[in-house]
Amino acid sequence: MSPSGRRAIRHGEAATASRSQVRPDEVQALHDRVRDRLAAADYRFTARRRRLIDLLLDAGRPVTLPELLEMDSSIPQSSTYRNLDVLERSGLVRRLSVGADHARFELSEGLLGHHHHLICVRCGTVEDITLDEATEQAVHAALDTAAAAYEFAPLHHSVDLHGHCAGCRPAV
Amino acid sequence: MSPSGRRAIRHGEAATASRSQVRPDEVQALHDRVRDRLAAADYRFTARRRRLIDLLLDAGRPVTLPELLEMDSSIPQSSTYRNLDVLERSGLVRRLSVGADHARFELSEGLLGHHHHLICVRCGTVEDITLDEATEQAVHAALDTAAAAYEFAPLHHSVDLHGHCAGCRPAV
DNA sequence: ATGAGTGCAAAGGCTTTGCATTAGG
DNA sequence: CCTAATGCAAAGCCTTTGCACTCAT
Repeated sequence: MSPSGRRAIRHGEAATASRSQVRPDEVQALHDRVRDRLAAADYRFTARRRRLIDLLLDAGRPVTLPELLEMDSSIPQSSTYRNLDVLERSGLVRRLSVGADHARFELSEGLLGHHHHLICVRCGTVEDITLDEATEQAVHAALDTAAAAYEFAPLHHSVDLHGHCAGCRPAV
Repeated sequence: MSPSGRRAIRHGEAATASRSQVRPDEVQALHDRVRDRLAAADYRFTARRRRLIDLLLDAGRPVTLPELLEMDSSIPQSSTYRNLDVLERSGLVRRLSVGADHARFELSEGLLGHHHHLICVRCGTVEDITLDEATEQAVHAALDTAAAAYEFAPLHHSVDLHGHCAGCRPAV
């Protein structure tokens, strides 16, 4: 079901997903796909962009620019924003607006596969989740019906659950 | 199903919903509810706040601050932002982050009832939609399952459809 | 070689805040 | 009366952009 027909990279079950859970040959395949997509848009696959892709893969969830800087203090802000923009234009990165101070960025669904988000209203952290196929179908059908009534041409949908993450729950 | 047990105000079918579609006695009831909620939070129901509520009701969909100023150029920016904040803290207004330059504001689900959004990726306009009850149940159940796996305490969910609105569709 | 990429610094733009004045309960 | 509310102006803060230098092809 991966949009490109290739297998999407899936992180582990744990909330602390890290790159070590993605096999080396998968990372290589990812880099190849990124290089191809960038080349198709007349962009170059530079060291900075490769590093950025790796950081996003490593994070395992949507992250802010300050979080990226925490992971690697050697990356400069403006170039990172600019590269995130390039990657977004190339369909490799998705920018999320979840109401927090900073925007969050993650690898696109073309790379990670279709998924949704758990959004903590207190700390702003976002986790990726997937829904069962039947629910996805039901949502898709219901949205198509609603869209038709407004002559709205759908591109993609999002389903978010807002609440408190494990670390922010009032009473444990 | 309205969170407060009272009937939620529903706009008409047309995309150009306006206040005229809400009966005068409903507006009165809305004002009373707003007054009560504000009083409960030790806030006053001032003329500015009443006007703001009316503008949001009039709009019939989530609007930006510039749009509010277009509707009534006499309202000052800073006070409006401050009042939107007060209304949000009181659970009367919801702020949406849809990635556009400006945040969008709408009356809360406690006042309008549970609904979702059609978001135009080109012009940023947002329309309210409702899904059938069966789909809502399916989404709710699937999200609860996903949340449990992350020890996530759910508050509410959102379902958005991103695409092109009638006015922004490439080919008509 | 030559245009894209980079990074520092500065500007942009939405939103928030300081403070003196006004008005609601 | 007395505190909340108001509104102008200024500041904050995330993000983008100008520009000179470097690197990839």
